[in-house]
Amino acid sequence: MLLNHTAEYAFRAMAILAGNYDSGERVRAKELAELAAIPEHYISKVMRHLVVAGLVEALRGHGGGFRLARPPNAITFMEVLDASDWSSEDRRCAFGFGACNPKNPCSLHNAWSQLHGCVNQWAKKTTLAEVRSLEHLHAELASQAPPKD
Amino acid sequence: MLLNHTAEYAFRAMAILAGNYDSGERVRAKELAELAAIPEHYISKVMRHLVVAGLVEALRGHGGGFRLARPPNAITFMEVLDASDWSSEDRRCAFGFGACNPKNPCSLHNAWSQLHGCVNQWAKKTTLAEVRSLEHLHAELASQAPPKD
DNA sequence: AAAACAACGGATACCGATGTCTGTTGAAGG
DNA sequence: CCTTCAACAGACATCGGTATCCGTTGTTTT
Repeated sequence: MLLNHTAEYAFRAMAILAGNYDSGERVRAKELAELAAIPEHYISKVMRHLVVAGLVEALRGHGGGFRLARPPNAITFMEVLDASDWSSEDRRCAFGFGACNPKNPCSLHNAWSQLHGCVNQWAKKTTLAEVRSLEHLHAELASQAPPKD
Repeated sequence: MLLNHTAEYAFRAMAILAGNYDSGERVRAKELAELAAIPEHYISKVMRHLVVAGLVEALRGHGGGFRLARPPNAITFMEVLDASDWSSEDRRCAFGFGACNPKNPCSLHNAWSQLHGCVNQWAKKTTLAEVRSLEHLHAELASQAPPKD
C-alpha cells in the first residue's frame, strides 16, 4: 500500500470533516470513527496529530467534537501527511549515503527524486477541497446527458 | 517513508545489478548486501521475490550469484514493486467501499486516484536504465562548463 | 455544585513486517 | 567422486506500527 494506516486514516477523517465543514457542526470521535472506518479506540491517536498540527479544532465536553480549523481549500494533503508523522524524507538518499546530492548523486538519485517529486507535487497542490468536489461531480454527472448508459 | 523496507531494498539491489549488467558478471548475495546496504541475512528473502518474478537470474554454486534477466531498459520499477508484493491496489477504495467506482465514487476517490495515478505512471514508464544514467550524468557534468560554481 | 459528556494521555497488548539463524539443495572445480 | 561454493527454504526472534483499555481533564447542562 502507498500510505501507512495512520496516514490513510487521517485522510479519511479529514475527508469526512471537509464534507461537513459547511455545516459548521462538530463531529464526535465515535461518529467519525464509524464514518471513516477507523478503529474506534485508535482514532484519538490519529486526531491528536491533526489537532496539534493545527489542522483540526477539538472541543471537549457536551456538544464537543472535531472540525477543520481552516476551510478545506486551505489545507493541503501534504499538511495532513506531515501531521501524520509521514516524513517525505526528500533529502534522504536511497542508499543512505549522507553525501548524496545532485552534484554527486548515488545511482538511484534520479529515479528516486522523480518518484518523491511526483508524490510531493501532488500532495502540495491538492487540497481537501478536492474531496468535496463529490457533490459537484454528482451534479455534473446528473446534468450531463449520460454517454449511452 | 514512501516505500516499505523490502521494496526499497529491492530498488537498491536492482540498481546495483543494473549498473553491473554490461559486465555480464554475476554478483553474490554477500557482495550485493554490502553494496546495497541490505542486512546480509535478509537479502535472500528480497532476491527470491525478484527471481520468481523473472526479473533476476540466479545461479548456485561456484561462480554463482545474481544478475538481471533482461537489459535494464526492459525492466520497469513497476515490475520491481509488483515483485516485492507491494500491491498498488488501484482498485481498492480509500474507504473500503467495495462499490466505489468512477460513477459512484467515495468522497476521496478523486484525490486518491490522482495520487495512485501519479505513482503508477512514474513506475510504469521508468526503467532501470534510469539508474545507469549516472555515468552519463557524470560525463555530462564533467564535459559541460559548470554554470558558475 | 453535581452530573453527563467527550477529548486527552499514558500503559499495555497485539500482530505483521523485518531480521536472524541453520540446514538443504544444486552447481562447479579438483 | 568428493569438496567447496552459494542460492534456497523454513524455523525462529525481534521490533515498531497498530490497536485496545482505562483513568484524567476540561466543558456543558441541569
